[in-house]
Amino acid sequence: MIRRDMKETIIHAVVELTSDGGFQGATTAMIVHKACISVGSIYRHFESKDDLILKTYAFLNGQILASVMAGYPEGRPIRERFLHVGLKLVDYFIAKPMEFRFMEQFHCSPYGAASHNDKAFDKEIKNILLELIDEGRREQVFKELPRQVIIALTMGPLTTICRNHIMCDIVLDTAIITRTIEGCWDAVRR
Amino acid sequence: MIRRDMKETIIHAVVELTSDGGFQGATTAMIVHKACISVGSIYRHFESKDDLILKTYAFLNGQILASVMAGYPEGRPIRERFLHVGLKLVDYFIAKPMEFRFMEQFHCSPYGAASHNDKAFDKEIKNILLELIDEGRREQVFKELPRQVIIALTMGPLTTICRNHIMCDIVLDTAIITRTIEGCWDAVRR
Amino acid sequence: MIRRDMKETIIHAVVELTSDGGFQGATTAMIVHKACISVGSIYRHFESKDDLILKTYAFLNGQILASVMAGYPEGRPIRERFLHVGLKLVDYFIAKPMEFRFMEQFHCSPYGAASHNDKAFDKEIKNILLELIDEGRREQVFKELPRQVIIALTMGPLTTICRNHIMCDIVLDTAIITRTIEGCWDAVRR
Amino acid sequence: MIRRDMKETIIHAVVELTSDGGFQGATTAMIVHKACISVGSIYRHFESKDDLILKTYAFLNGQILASVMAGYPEGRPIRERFLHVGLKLVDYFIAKPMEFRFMEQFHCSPYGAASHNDKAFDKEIKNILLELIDEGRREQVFKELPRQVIIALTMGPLTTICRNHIMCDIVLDTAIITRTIEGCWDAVRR
DNA sequence: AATGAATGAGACTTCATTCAT
DNA sequence: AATGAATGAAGTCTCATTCAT
Repeated sequence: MIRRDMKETIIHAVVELTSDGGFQGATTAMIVHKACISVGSIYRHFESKDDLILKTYAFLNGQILASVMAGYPEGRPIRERFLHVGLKLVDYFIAKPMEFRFMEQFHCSPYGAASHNDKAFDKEIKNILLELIDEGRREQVFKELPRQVIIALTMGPLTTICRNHIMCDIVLDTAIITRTIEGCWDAVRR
Repeated sequence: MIRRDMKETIIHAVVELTSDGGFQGATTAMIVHKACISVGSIYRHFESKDDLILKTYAFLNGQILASVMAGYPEGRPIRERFLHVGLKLVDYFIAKPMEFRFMEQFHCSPYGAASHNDKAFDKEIKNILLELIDEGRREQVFKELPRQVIIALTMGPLTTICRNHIMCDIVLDTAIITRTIEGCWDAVRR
Repeated sequence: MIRRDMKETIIHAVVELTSDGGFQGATTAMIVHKACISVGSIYRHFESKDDLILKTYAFLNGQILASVMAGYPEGRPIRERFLHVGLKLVDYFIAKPMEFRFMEQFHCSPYGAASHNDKAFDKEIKNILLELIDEGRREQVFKELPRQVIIALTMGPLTTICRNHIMCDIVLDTAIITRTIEGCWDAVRR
Repeated sequence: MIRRDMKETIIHAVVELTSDGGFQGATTAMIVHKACISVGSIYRHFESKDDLILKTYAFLNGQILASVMAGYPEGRPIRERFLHVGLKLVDYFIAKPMEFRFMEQFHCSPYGAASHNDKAFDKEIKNILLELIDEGRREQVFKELPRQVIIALTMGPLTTICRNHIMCDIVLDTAIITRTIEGCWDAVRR
């Protein structure tokens, strides 16, 4: 069987299964079954299961970056760019709940801890945020807080409401999302 | 040999090992070794490994609740109570990083998803927050946002800075913590 | 707690549980629970679980012997004595289905095979049969067949109908039992 | 390495080991050792150990049926067909003592009790016997006894002499076997 | 004598990975 | 390149037995 995008098919299977049952719940047997390939084929694309999970993370990270960068209002006021990033992030996760679950599990897991200091991971998306924050602090738009704290005050609530939405604790709509991001803005602005 | 606190010894071993290696990393063999007990003893106190993880979660939850309730400024202004809860939570997690890691992994894992709708879980600590929020909204101290959003805006950043601290991305001190909680306050207050 | 007949209580528990779940199904935990004693107490009366099963077998064997010997028509014609033994055996097993199940499982199991050449086992009951048979052959009442064959032709059908009765394949009454034993008689008589 | 007959190799190992040490004695470790396969291979062919035992039983049942049906004197007098079935059964068991031990243990065990009412089990071989018996009773060759009793009077002694032979209590030869079956015939004929 | 918490060998089973086809 | 039968280390759990109380 010829498959152009076997790699992505496998990654998608991993995301779905991990979303459901965690990393343990996504066994190779289940992955190959869902991806309609043979056991051996996985090892032609990925070195090991760990590699598979790491590459899945990297793939989703790329998707998120692309999503955030699409239509990025370069040159517009900092508040607008700030809102854009938050909105795109929330949009992506709401549209792709299984991807969200995968990312959260990855971050909390030993995988996330291990790759935390790996500068290759998340580099681009973090850089965008850091540049925004540095600019905001330089121009005295933001409070004088460590950069990580500003990220926490802005990104923390957003991932939380995404989680709540996916867990069906709340139903998000554009209005609520916007007001939440504005709340985040209030948290960090002077 | 009789051990009064075998149950807690086991739980502590689980927390340590999970913190390090995730739920997969906490194998019965390692738990037994770390707790200096025999395999069979686990099953005298816990029905299964799942039960062990669930009970560990419940135990830590109790600890956190106790920590938050100690010195709770009942009757004082809402802002003060609000700051108290946030501060205690952060204090607990910074003092107990492995417990923090366990809780995060639990929440993100299928365990967390499964027990999410179990009303017995987290009940008390959630109720404290919900009462605070309802009071805040009633008295028009808070913005008119869904309760879950207010929780997100306040608790989201706090767990995020704890994670950053534990991951050594930032070094928290009382000043930073206080200012972060105040940032949270700014996010939700009118 | 003082118990006169703890030994018999234990044996009865073993019979019940083995009848249900085989030797594996009768765990020490279940036995002590059913017998309302503590784990340790078993080892005051029996050396090991094997010993317990062996002693249970010996105990039941004694019961059966007593049952067969009660009212044994010593001095009466061979046919009458023959019928007596068969009848008593069937009566005993029908009255005590769990004991029957235990005995069958014992005989088929490695326990039975191991104790098969142990002359202490079954000695008395076998001797009665052998004497009957030798007398029957001497007096040319029986066919000229090996003693074991005669036992097979007489005892085989009886245990089979007991099994059928206990398995609810058939409902035995005195008439059927008697006619079956007479069938056995026809099988061996000249 | 590909093994066509791995399933049968496993079954044979189970039969041998069970014959020796009962169902408990046939541990997975011993089975794989005897069958010269790896642990995992068992679970490619059988769902569980229970399934393995059940399938082993079914397999032997099929063998016995084939053995009994080979050269079945269809159309010949009932006595001849009757003798054929008995003889083939005894032949099979004497030739395959371990299979005999397995079957006996199975029948006596909770497995046997559980599958007793499963109509799929033993169906064919039982049907042959039942047809023979019904014909015999219809033509007034047999006594007026319940079918189960007739089966007991004929099959009971045969399994008993097989057991005796395998236990070395007796040495069967064709003459003795034939005379025993004739004894069975005497037991049931008018 | 009686108790039952503790033990640990060993049972069953899973699953990531390999490799002959 | 693709397949999937085979592998076996390692995981979870059971249960007969011990021994301090």
